[in-house]
Amino acid sequence: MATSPERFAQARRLSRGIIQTAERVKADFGEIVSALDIPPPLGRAVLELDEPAPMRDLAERLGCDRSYVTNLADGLEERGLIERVPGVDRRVKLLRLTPSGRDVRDRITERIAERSMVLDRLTDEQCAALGPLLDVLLAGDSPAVPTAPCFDEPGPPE
Amino acid sequence: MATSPERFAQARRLSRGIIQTAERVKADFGEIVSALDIPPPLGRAVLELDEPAPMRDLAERLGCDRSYVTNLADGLEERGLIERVPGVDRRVKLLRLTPSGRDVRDRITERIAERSMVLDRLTDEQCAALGPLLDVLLAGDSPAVPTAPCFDEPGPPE
DNA sequence: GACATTGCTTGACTCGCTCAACCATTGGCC
DNA sequence: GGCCAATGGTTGAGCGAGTCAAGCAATGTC
Repeated sequence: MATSPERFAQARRLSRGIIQTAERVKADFGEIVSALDIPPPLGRAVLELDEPAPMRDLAERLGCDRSYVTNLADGLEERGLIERVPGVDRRVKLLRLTPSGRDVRDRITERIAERSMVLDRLTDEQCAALGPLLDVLLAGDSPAVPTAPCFDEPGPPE
Repeated sequence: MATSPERFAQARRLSRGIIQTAERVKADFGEIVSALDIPPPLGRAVLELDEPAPMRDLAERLGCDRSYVTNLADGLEERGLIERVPGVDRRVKLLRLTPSGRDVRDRITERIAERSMVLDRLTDEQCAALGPLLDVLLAGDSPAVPTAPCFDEPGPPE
């Protein structure tokens, strides 16, 4: 209902704002890690490896395919940032940061803290306001669409 | 300064939230246009073509390379959604929605208005709160963000 | 009339990622 | 103990979304 032009315009404006902000955040991160000579996806991975984790876990955390984690791990290994250590279950390989990897991780977090766009621009109150809004937007991450009988849902059958 | 762990954790939390939200918004849009059998980039383009525009302009609005607009235009033309009409300056080609293109555009806007995640989940006050926050985050010059044209629409709504 | 400029196109390529097929190990079960 | 399905990781092919460099056509400028 209320398919009013204003309503649409507002949805569009906000959606754009969100997307553009995200793109800035990503670009920010990209700059930071690129300065360390690390492609962004590898940087993301490093931040997830505070402690050794099975590749499967990493895939889950990054929300990507396992085969891609193999890829990431190769890249990280080439750069000497991680090593694959066998788990108890010998199918499993744990990715563990090397000293150099920990160093990189620390540099990244340091620089984010220093020059993160979010921290730079938002006051504490604004941060406090933004958090809950995002929570609302992300709440119930199930792809089940609540009240939209319009068209076929992509609902991936589990 | 203030390189405290909490501060970093907060930056990370918010950044993630923003990125995830953006990804959901994108996915939302992707679903909507995919249901119309249109790849997302083409859908984006259609929404920019309320009135015929030179390809160059479109490139600017989409924040992408001109050669890519050629690509998009090809796709849109194949689907019969636009036609290239020569401009006064005969180097220029204007992209103009066909009737079928206008139809698609209307369907998209309609569905966004119906089931946009943003509108679905946020109350009016929350929308009102979110807007300014995004403005703050996006305010100022974008030093190194290539794909972020200005946030505001050049033309006010008609 | 020559020349730089502007607009679009083309083709090759990169990046981030998925998908399908595969091998190795493991655990359940008879 | 032996079979078999399930799980973890790897490989290779491929796709979507773009960029970049080079080129052609029309234009503006001197």
